[in-house]
This record gives sequence, structure tokens and C-alpha cells, in this order.
Amino acid sequence: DRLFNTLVLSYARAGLLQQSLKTFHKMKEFGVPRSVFSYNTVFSILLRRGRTQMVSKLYHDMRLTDRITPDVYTFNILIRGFCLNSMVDEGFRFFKEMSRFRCCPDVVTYNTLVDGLCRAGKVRIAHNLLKGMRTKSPDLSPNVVTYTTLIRGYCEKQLVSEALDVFKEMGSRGVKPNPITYNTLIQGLCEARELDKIKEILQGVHDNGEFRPDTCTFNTLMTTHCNAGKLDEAMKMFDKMSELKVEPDSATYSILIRSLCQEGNFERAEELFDELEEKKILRRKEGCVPLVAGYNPIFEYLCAGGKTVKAERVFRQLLKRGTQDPPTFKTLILGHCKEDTLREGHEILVLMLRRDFVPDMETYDSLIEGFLRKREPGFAHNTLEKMLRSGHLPK
RNA sequence: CGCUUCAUUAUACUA
Repeated sequence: DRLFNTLVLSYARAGLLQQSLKTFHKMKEFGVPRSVFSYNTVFSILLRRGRTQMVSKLYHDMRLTDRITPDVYTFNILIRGFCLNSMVDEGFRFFKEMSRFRCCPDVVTYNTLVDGLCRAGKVRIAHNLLKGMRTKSPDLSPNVVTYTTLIRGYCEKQLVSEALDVFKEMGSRGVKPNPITYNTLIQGLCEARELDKIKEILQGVHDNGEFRPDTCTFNTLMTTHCNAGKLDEAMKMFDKMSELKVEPDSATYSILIRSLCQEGNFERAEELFDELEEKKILRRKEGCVPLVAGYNPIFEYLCAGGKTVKAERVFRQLLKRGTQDPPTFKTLILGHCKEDTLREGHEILVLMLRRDFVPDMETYDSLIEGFLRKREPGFAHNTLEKMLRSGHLPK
């Protein structure tokens, strides 16, 4: 059971959803009964991809076919999943259903609901829910996550002073803010253009050593500067990071590279891109999960300028850990076509198909035309067949 | 008991 769960999860994390589901369905064939764990795992995977209808179906299978009793985890996963897919009411339905299974909501349950309400823009209701938590039981007292969630809720509604009130309130109730709380607040203040307030707060916590700006803090501030067209300020912050020995991560580089590309400073962008590869930033486990799409501008520049090989090196690093983005595959494939390195392009096509992405007509056309031009009818034919399987009709 | 669940920063899509 455990082996299967790990497998199911790893496939999903690698972006191979079909493989992951296949594994889940094969459990029975191997004589391994599905457990709450396996259902929970698969629910969480599907909901992350927005497959709510499939989850509802499986939930029935779970109860009626396999006769498995859901646990708190199950409900937390379901509530979160439906809330995130803008079905907050459905989330509350599951919340009410918990009692039928003698299942007690925990802090995570409430936090999830608070989050769902905030994302739906119902901050006041969320705030009331938080107040209600205190009266229920000591185990259900709002914790740092609850408060941070609410702070973000207020910030998103541009209600900065309410956010600051919540921040003060948590302090007075003895809940210590953590780095995420500070970063949330800073993000909110950035959006409200209250940069002075940020300085004030950072100064205050710096003096008593409660919070040191981390990678995320810098990324937030650099993004704000970039969006305000102050790339030079952002670059200064980047220098300051190394001064303070705060490690940059993938987000740091994609922010700067992107802005440099937008300004047309491709040389500097490429330098940072090289640094990204040299420092093996993308191989590190710590830091954020790299976002492939964040590098699209530089990929486009490189692939248009005969440097597809360099782009592909980084792209392959990103494939291992990053979240996937179909258009990036296309950029690389077209780059290879342009450089007549068609087999490499074809390899990327295969990678794409393995991830269930559907290449578009233009992608197929360029490859097939390229193969014909280079007198490789075998490959051309092979690619054509893939195209038909993708549901494209040849012109 | 372990594997599954909650809050912060970077992309595009969508609006």
C-alpha cells in the first residue's frame, strides 16, 4: 500500500498524471486493497488539477464500493480542493458531512475554510469564523496560519489597515508571526504602495532580531520595483542579497531575467541565465519549485538566435523539478527546427506527449517539413502518425 | 507508527 502511494504521488509530481492514475487503478489487480491513504493521495492530486467531478465520483466509490471511512485528512483535502476550484459551498457541505462520520474538524480544517472564504472574497465571514474558533475548544485556537491567511485576505481586498489590525491582534494573543506572516504583510503593503510602512516594519523587527528578510522577501520587493519600471533598484536589491548572504532561488532569477528581456537587455539577461546554470540553482531542493513559464522570454530569445542547445540544457533541469508549461516545449522544438537539429526537436516532442500535452499544428508542421527537407522520410512519417493521434488533420 | 491535508514571492492563459 505504502509503495503504491509513493509511486502514485511521484508520478503526479513528475507531471505524469496518466501514469499516476493507472498505478492507482492497478492496485486491485495486484491484490492490494485501496486504503484511506491511497484515496487521500489521489484526491489531493486530482483536486490540484481541478478535476472535481472525477473526485466526486471516486468519493462515492470509496464509500459504496470499497466501504472505506473517510478521515480528517480526507475532508481537509476535499474541502480545500473544492474551495480552490471556487466551490466554497461544496466545501462547507463536506464540512457538515464530517459529523456523520464521527470526524472532528481540526485546526487545519478551519484554516482551510478560512482560506477558502478569503479567496472567495468573503473576508468578513472568514474573520467571524476565526473568532468562532476561539470559543470552540483550546485545540481549535487560531494559530499562526489562521492569522496569516486572514491577513492575506484583507490585503487582497486592499484593506491594509484591517490587515495590520489582525497582525497586531495576533501579537497581543501571544501568537508569534513567522517569516511567512511577514512576507504576506510585505506583499500586501507592496500592492498598496506603502513602501514606507515596509521600511518601518523591517526596521522594527531587524532591531529586535525577530525577522530577517529572506529570499522571498527580496523577491517580493524586486518584483515590485520591476513592475514600477525600476529595474536598477531591483538589481541593487540583488546585489544586497549576496551582501547579506541571502541565497537567490529560481524566482529571483526569473524575475530579473524577465525584466531584462522586457527592456531589451538580452546580454545581461543571458549572463544571469548562465549564472543560473553555473550555480545549479535549479538543482537545489530548497527554495521554490521552479516555474518553467517564468523563463519563456529568455527561451524565446535563445531559440530565435541559434542557441537552442543552451536553452535546452536549462529546460531539462527545469523538467525534472519544475511545473510544466506546454508553450515552452513548442519554443524549443521550433528552435531546433530552425537550427536543423530535428532529432533533438523530435525528442522534445516525445517528452511533451508523455506529459499529455497536445502539440499544435505549427509544431508538427515544422518538424515534418524539416524531416522531409533533410530526407528523413522515416521520421517524417513517424511524426505524421503522432500528429494524427493528437487529432490534427493534415492540410 | 510511517506515506496523504492548511498560509507568503516570480510565468502565461483566462477574465
